[in-house]
Amino acid sequence: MNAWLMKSEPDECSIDDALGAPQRITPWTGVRNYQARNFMRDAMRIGDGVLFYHSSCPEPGIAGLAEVASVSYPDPSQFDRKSPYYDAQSVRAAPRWICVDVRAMKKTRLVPLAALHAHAVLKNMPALRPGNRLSITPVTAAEWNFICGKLI
DNA sequence: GCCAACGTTGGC
DNA sequence: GCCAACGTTGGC
Repeated sequence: MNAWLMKSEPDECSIDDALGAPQRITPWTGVRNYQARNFMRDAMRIGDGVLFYHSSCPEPGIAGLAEVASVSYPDPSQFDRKSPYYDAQSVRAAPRWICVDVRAMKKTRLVPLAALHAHAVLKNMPALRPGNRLSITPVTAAEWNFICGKLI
């Protein structure tokens, strides 16, 4: 099993929103970064663990656990003219952007960034690098086990 | 509101 | 193809 840290702005979709969705499934649409897209396309598998991270908010940090619930498929928002994620350059025959379904598992106590920074085991997490903007980053088994075992 | 980081765009 | 300018994310 691989594991991932996935950022979501709680104003847009919080862990509570994700847990309240039908089947607890949220289509992870709106990713418009090639590196993040390639993680979804090439490396994600159904059942992969997900650290549900709240970003751009008063208390950024890990707020819950989730899992990857589908293989990747074309992100419908790229074809929706009314969506902020609309991409006029993407054509249906060769969609540029994809998404996966994410199933929310549970809300956890909030693990703030400062708590993550406090542990040497986690110091290589890409999500902790200053200025990091990638909304999907890989989590190693050691990081996953430490966070789930000790911090949550 | 500032700043770090870095992806994207566009002139050449 | 290079690279400077610009835009965006996201913490503080």
